[in-house]
Amino acid sequence: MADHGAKAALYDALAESAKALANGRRAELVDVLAQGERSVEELADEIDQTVANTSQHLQRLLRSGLVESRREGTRIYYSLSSPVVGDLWRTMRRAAQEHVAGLEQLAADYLGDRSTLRTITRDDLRTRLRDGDVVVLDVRPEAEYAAGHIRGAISIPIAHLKSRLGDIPDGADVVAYCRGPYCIYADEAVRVLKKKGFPAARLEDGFPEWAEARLPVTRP
Amino acid sequence: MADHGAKAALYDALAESAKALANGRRAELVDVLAQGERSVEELADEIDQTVANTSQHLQRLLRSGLVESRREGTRIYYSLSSPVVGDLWRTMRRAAQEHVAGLEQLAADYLGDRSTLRTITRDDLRTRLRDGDVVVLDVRPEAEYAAGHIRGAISIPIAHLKSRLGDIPDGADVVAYCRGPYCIYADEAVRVLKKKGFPAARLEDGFPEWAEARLPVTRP
DNA sequence: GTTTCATTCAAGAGATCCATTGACTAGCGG
DNA sequence: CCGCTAGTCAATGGATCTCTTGAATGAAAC
Repeated sequence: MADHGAKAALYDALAESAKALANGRRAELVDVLAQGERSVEELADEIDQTVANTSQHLQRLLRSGLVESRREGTRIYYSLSSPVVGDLWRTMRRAAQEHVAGLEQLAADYLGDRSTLRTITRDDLRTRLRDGDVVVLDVRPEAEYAAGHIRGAISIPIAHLKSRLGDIPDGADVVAYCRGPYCIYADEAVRVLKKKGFPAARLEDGFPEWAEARLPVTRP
Repeated sequence: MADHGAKAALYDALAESAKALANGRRAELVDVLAQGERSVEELADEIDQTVANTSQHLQRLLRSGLVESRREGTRIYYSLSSPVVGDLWRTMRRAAQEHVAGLEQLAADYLGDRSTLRTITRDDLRTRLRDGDVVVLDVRPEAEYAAGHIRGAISIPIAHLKSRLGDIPDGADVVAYCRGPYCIYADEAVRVLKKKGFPAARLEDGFPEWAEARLPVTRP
């Protein structure tokens, strides 16, 4: 990144967007921000880091231009600068999925055994939504549901699922979804629902992927 | 990347594909490899680095899984592991274009003034190709043309353009293309052709983007 | 076997990155 | 004004990255 020719400088700048994502904590941040804007403290909580450290990472993302911030009273809210950033994150994830060695094992270590959970694809869900024979359950935090969700989905954040099972029509066929393929909320929801006798399945990935595929959504 | 929880480890691994591209020199390497496989020495030459340094960067890309290598006699050829890697690079570039501050200036510094060059879009070129009223000129090195090119294009590497102007039908409407939006070859070609009286234009980007858009190509 | 060529390996200096800590600031409520 | 809360800044030490140099490998040519 020194005085080494115009071409080198140009490619250094192009690599900036990769540098911004070249850290696990920042990747987590972008993954959460893909669901909607968040304050620093909330983000720190999500990624299990101190507020100071989270703030530094956010500054870095800010400098790269991938995220924006706005102040509201005493709080500062961060959000992705544009949908392209979400695309970038998902493409990166796909590349890692296909090529990074050991990723499957790490995913299994974090997510546990998914083999006993029924998984359905976006296309499946779309046709079943059209036929109307399914209850779609958004188990993300309320704010994320509010910022946008699959059209027709109902919101029961995973934390309240057990106490709000009554909200789900008896014996309904439930499809749960959350933030994306590496989010555990939907898995947990399916486990809970199965135990309670619902024929539940999880959507293969989350809301951002549904939206990217231009499938029907509801936005504020 | 230590012993900090399964979730952190997973996201660290996801960030690996970004780390692989988080360097200007490696970005250049991937940009060239998107045109087809190359030996270490050729690559070193393209990115203006020592062979040793280039080799180290290639090892890093190899470890990340984004590229593969094969030995042929005394030479080792590197190539992208899959089309996803090309997608990743182009998405990254798009994100940088939209969000990295100062990129436009750096591009101008390297590419010079493009405002006097006529540029046409992929869609334009496709319709004009169908109508058959245009000569498409691939000015990349011969090997890259051989590895795949726009259907119907003729090959005159930029280095030989001046001495092979006779290969172009007199007064033909020429569209030149090369590796991508940050490649200077097509710009140079258009400047040369204009000086010689051809009504020349450059394609807005290069062969990989044409192929990604599933437009007609010829492959070996 | 020796030479030659393409590539990799090993070691080191300088820069950058990252988590931690503690101090600092900006807005708000009193 | 004081104190409180949400974030940021600055400094630190240890890890990682990047380029350089020179030596080591591996396959072919002589």
